[in-house]
Amino acid sequence: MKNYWLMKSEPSEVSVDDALAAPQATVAWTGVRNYQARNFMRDAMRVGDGVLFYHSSCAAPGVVGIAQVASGAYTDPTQFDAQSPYFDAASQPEAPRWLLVEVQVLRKTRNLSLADLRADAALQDLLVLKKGSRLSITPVEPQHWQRILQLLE
DNA sequence: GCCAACGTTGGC
DNA sequence: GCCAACGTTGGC
Repeated sequence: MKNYWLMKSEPSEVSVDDALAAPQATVAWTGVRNYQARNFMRDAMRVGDGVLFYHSSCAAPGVVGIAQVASGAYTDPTQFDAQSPYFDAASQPEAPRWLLVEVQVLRKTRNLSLADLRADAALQDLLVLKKGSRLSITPVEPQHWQRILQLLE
C-alpha cells in the first residue's frame, strides 16, 4: 500500500525548479533535524510513495510539484560536515542521528497556495493546515492526495 | 521584523 | 520526570 507525504522545502535552498534541473530530477532531502520527520522517513516511507513538493518560508507558500520517494532512508552526510548549516556535533558516525531519502520530481504544477488549500472544504484535516504545524514532513491521507490532484487539474 | 507555536535542552 | 528557558519554524 502506497503512502503519501507532503515535504517542505525552502525555495531559496532547493526549489522545485532546482530539483527538476538535477540529474533524474532527483535530490537528496538533506537537513531534516526533527525526530518525528526522521522517523517518517526511516519507518514509513517506501520507494514510490507520492510526495507533494511544498515551498515554505517564502513569498508564495504552497504545493508546487508532484514527486515520489526515490530511495530508502540513509545517513545524511551533512550532519558530519562542520561547514554545513546542518552540522550536528553530537551525532557520531558510528550511530548517525539523521537520515535522508531521495526525492524525484515527476512534474511541476501551478502553485496551489496555502490559501487555496485552506479554502477547500475537503482539505480541512490536512496536517500542514493545522495551527502551529511546523513539521517539514507530514503524511497525507489518500483522499487528501486525490483531492489535491483534482485541484491541480 | 513580528510573533505564535512547537521541540529541545538542562537544571533540579 | 518536571518544567522554564531557549531556539527554530514559518506565515504574515
